[in-house]
Amino acid sequence: MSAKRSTLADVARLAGLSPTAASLILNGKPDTRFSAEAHERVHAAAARLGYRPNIGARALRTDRTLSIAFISDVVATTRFASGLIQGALEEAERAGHVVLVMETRGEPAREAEAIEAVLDRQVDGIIFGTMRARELFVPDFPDSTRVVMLNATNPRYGVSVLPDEEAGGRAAVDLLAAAGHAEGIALIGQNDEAERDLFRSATVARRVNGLRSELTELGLTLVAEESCWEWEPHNGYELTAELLDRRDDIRALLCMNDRLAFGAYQACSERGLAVGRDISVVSFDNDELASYLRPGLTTIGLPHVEMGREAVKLLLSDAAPGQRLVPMPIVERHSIATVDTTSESARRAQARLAAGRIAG
Amino acid sequence: MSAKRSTLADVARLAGLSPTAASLILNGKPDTRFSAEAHERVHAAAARLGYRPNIGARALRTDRTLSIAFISDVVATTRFASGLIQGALEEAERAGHVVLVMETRGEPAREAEAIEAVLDRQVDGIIFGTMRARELFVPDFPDSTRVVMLNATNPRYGVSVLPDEEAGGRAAVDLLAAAGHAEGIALIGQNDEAERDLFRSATVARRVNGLRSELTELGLTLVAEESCWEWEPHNGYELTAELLDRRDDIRALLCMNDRLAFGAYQACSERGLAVGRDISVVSFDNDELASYLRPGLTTIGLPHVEMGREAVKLLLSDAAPGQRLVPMPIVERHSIATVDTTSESARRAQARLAAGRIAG
DNA sequence: AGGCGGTGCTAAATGCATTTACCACCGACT
DNA sequence: AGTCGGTGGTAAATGCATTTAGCACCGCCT
Repeated sequence: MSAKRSTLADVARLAGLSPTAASLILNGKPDTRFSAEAHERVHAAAARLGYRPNIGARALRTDRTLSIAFISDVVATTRFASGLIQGALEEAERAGHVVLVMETRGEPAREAEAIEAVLDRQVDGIIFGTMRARELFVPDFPDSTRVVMLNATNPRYGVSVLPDEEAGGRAAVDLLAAAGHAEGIALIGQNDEAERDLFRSATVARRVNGLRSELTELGLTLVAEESCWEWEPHNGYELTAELLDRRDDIRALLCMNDRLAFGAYQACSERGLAVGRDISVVSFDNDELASYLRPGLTTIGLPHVEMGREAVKLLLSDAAPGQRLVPMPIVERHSIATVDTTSESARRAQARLAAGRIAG
Repeated sequence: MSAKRSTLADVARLAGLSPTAASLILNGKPDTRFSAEAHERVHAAAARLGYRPNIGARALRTDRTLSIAFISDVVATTRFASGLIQGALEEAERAGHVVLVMETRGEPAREAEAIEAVLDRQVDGIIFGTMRARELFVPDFPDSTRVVMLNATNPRYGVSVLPDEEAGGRAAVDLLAAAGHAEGIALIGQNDEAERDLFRSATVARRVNGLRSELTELGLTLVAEESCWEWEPHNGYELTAELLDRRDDIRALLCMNDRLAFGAYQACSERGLAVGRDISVVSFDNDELASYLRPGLTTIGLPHVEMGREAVKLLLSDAAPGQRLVPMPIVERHSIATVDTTSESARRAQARLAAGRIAG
């Protein structure tokens, strides 16, 4: 607990040189002609005093704070957001940056405040980790502040990072088809009409697109589509219960997320259907939940951490506008029953999966 | 996207006064004698230019950055940590502070780096949200930097925020007892010997203490104690399965956390035992999971968000050393079967619960 | 006329690091 | 003797807001 930090002036004094010399030497400026002895003296003095530059003071001249802001509508509420933060933190640390985390709960007023607050602190860049692809109120913005959208797009800011939902949707179908499922496949959770302007739509639409295209290309069809507004376990339970009670030809469930799948498991189990044997389930997210289920749930993961990392990389590298699509990992567990791996569509799906894995 | 922010000098110029006047007036300094007109002109100028002070520059003189650091070993990994962060964020915002989040993964080297990094940025205070009550390596620390420990204690720093585990443990027992459970109560997950120096022990020991004291005071006993190292669903499943297969007098399960309880549910359901009717389950954490289960799991919540808030409050209020124990909420759902609410011990437990609720 | 106490405001220093614009000195060359 | 091109540095300005010390002026009193 020392009383105070030493300053550059202290270092210079101890080294018997000017602050200019100390600064130039410590920052390793090229094209500067100081004697080898001067270098030594300055470094020794800095080491002895445990000198560390005051980043705020430096920023005053350099306009670089080595800090970035992560502004999202939710942070702790969803596992999703915190994965994004984790990735961002990792990558930022690697680059010697520090991350200012802000939560807006999606309220425009708080959004504006958050932006002001981080701008007041001269952050080098801002990551907007919103879950909704919505237009943000944007106050006067210094041109030098870089922005990247995470899991969202905004016409105003070119750089965005998104999960590769299209490929993910295809992979889910391939997984089922590769195990031989060709009939009795139902979709749980999706409703194209209702989704029109839901917050999920931005990326989920691509998921559904991928999913449908892949089904079509493999010559398969959905025998049922059960939709609901929310995607919580009880919705999955109700939808699946109702579906299974209504018809007896259901062999595979494509759930829009793991929480729905959880509910589906409960409904199956109540009806004496063993997941992974009598019926298959595949879903999206790779929520922690997926590994808790018995049998383990096969799911297409949302690559949170990787996305967070990518966002920081793009932010700090001054990337050209465009969308960075992060591959969604296929997480195989034991919820898919093997029906027939030799059929035509099964073979084609297997090939597609293999190709996708190499590409990813 | 304006080119640049305006400075205090700009405001002063526009108002036709000196920067001194502008500063004094904008900061509402008392005992300063400027004309009403001067006040007006300065405020008008500031508003017109959208002036916002540069916090870094201000900090140079005031030594207050209006930023605090939240350093924890894990952030996204556990729901726990992110709840803490959420609370901290809320409270910090209220106080006009911004939060620098750092993750150390418990590695001492990263810890030291994180501390240096935030000290370089002159944070006003640091919250250590470690999950382990371990001694930290501490570099030279400016005396003015406040520190509070969150969910941990450290002899070096007096202020810490912890969940009131003792009371929580008692409440869990009361819940069971109040429903009439007097026999066949088993503890799932705890092993006093094995826990000796586990990271959980810091607070969990109090939980177990509370639990045992309450049992004793109500004249109840545990018929079994199944312990395990990890507290994941599969552990709960295995422990419970083995227990239920071994004996048929088990009527209530006290699980050390919700994930264990989840596993216990699976084991019960496999054996045809309906939770909330044939057997009762109560646990700790109030994980998201608890609400997903069928029937909903009654649990003693870990007050993450509240703890995070509390930590920031203490940090910014320059609190006296001491431990702040945050009450653990009782979250009643439907996993406790009613056996007999009129017995002596049930009545006493009911009274204790009621008293606790009023106190909390 | 000289002094005194307000009133209303400003100049300049300060915190810390960076950076631009020099300066002093030496040896060599003409 | 004067000049030129290094060599090895330094003084001072700068970025922005805060803060200390003090200035100019007015009316009033003696």
